[in-house]
Amino acid sequence: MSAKKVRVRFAPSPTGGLHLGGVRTVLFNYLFAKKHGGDFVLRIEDTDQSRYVPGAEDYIMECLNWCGLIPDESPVAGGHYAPYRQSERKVIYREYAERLVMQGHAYYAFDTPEELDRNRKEIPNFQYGHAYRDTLRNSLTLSQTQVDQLLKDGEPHVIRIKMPEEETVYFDDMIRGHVSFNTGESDDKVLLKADGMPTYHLAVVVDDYLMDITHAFRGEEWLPSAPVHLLLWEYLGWKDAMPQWAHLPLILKPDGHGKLSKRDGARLGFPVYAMNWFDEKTGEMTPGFRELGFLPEAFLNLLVMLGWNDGSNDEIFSLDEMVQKFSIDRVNKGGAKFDFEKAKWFNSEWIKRSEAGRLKSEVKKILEEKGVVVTDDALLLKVIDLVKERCTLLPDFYQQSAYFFEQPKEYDLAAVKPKWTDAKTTFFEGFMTMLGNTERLAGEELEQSFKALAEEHGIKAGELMLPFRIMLVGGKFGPHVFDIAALLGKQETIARIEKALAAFSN
RNA sequence: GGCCCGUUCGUCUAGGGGUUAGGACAGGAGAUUUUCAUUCUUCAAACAGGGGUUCGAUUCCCCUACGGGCUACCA
Repeated sequence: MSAKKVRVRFAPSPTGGLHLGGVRTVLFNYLFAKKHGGDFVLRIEDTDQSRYVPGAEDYIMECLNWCGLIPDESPVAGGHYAPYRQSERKVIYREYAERLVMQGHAYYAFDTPEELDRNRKEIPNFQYGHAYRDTLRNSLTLSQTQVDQLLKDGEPHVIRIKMPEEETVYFDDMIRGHVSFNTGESDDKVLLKADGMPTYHLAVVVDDYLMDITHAFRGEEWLPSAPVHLLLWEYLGWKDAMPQWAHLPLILKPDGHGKLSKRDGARLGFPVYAMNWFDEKTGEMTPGFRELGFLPEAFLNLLVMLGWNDGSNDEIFSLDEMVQKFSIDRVNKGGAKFDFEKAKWFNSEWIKRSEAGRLKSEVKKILEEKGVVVTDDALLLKVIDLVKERCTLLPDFYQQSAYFFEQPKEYDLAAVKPKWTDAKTTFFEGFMTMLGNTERLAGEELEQSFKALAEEHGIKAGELMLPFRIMLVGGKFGPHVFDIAALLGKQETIARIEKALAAFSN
């Protein structure tokens, strides 16, 4: 039992938006760290210069901020193990790569990408490994003087790990248990690229060691490269410091086969990114959960249920509750297909459970974006409470509440006109008079007097309710019509009846 | 192809040697709401197949099938 504090890390690559699987990995990292009183470290993997997208880091930080998954250490927050951006740690990796060469666990390779491509095309099952490494241009086949000369001349080269031909390596995964591999199956992975940047394999081991990472969570797609990492930990002499690993199940496409990808969102009509992502290189916009109207609470909730449960029938958890109840033993092994319908259900549940005050600024923003001006915040809170149970996504608040702040622009005339009569006009005139004499409007009492008046006029109340609703909101939607009138107030209700009457009777 | 991982209702899953195999989403029917939504009641819906082990297997073991991942100077 180590006395070392728990440190877990997540390292996204700034090559484009943050998708569902990415955020879920962050979430599990975060939950584990907080559960065990440790630190959640965020590192940036920007070693792929060809795919690096400027601005992606800010995007990642904003996503985490929106979700409330704030790292204890990051390029922004800093920490004792800085820098947290791999491109800024470039010099560190070379040293370790060369140490491996010296020890005979790695070697310089001078083959060009073109040569390797040709080999892959011409030789079936070509792998840069024990079977072919002796026939290629590397420090294993070249003499020491030749190698020194090439290095001195600045000949482009990479450093590759020398995988043992026949050796079994294994480890115990926190989710999957005992996993073992034969080292000869893997090729000699590049550790240090020609541009001097490390590959993931080298960087992840060096950084995890240097940053005292104790537990590492990543997607299942990394399982096959675990033997390379295992060997690196061993060769570098850090075996005892190796973190415990957990390989998370994948999030799958809802319909066909395979991992959920960015394309699936466009194809099936739902977001796969946390927030809108605009790629400057391609000019392409990928929609996000935030902009579609998801609450971060719901987003996190739906993510955590994709691969984890607390063993009870409960499905709604706040971030705090997740931290409390999270247990790595209850993470599933199998991949989960993403279901957008269920995702929306989580959001509607969270909207329903949220206090009006929590929703206020989001709703206000939605209304204002559509040109609805809200001056009365107290009214807005009451409106939110009245309509929130009818909203699934935040933008639904527009249709459900805009009419409280401005008169309907259009009426659903098709629903009233065919059945409209002069008697109904007379009734509403009488109703306006009645309202004028009323002190304050209250939903319940208003309904009583409305019905009583209808009876006096010899009209069934049912025939008047829909027209009344359309007068107030313009269409067939919204909560109880008398609750709407009560919130609108006497003056406004009368004004709307009057205006609508003109539209109905000509 | 090779290697690795996985497999309970359509989907997310609970369970675990003896259960009417439970819940949720979606779907069907009904009630309430003289809009729509909510809510409530209710129905339908699953242990991939074959061998073992066992008194007994959905649960443990093996094989097969299927699904997925990896097999880059990408992560």
